[in-house]
Amino acid sequence: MNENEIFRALADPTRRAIFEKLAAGGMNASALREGMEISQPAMSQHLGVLRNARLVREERQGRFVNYEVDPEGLALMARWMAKYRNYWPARIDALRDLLKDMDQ
Amino acid sequence: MNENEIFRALADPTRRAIFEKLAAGGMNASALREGMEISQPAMSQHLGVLRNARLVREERQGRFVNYEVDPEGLALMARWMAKYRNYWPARIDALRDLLKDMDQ
DNA sequence: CAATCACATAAGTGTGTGCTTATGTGATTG
DNA sequence: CAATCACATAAGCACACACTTATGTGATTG
Repeated sequence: MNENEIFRALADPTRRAIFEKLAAGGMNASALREGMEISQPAMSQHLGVLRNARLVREERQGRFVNYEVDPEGLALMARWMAKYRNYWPARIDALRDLLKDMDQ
Repeated sequence: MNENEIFRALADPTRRAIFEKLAAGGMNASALREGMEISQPAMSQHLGVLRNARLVREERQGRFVNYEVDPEGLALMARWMAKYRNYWPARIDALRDLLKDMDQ
């Protein structure tokens, strides 16, 4: 039901870059900013959006907050995509049967 | 490279509804409007956005324009998702090996 | 326990987005 | 060939969104 929040979250290129960075390994918000030219509040706000979309989850560690990819968001997205598997190109056609399990 | 246009296109719930309707079978813009409470220009603009994202393609048929799902958009999306397959939940874990083919 | 650090939140601002009404365009029809 | 139909485009408007600066909050540190 929060497909909306997922797609809205990923519609921003900065947020996709953050997600991509976290996919390479969990880290805290300060580490995420390195080499990104983004203010601290902006990063915090982006992480909040990604978190609400369940694409990312946080874990307090002292005065740091460690962020990592939350598989739940990707799973919801995969479920959305699975509805249209009839239109997936032949090249990944073999996925069809396996994805049937995702429908329940 | 037009991941951006794809996610931006799908970030709007009306556009996702249009896409979903087209996934059930191609039809023209007027038929799409039926039961949707959306103006003709709005529909035309939405279809333009979906088309630029390669989620939908058109085909002139007389004075009608028939729209249908373009697999190319879904394929690009699947390719984006495949980059993060490490985080896909265990339930669809079996997809991993197959998705390796999508990396090339 | 005051200072500092890591991060969140508040409030304001410029730009993007989705809608509207009006008009344009290409094809069919009588 | 004028009228109509199916759709696209133009222009304007209200609102959402991503950013900014300023301040708040909770944990560590000397």
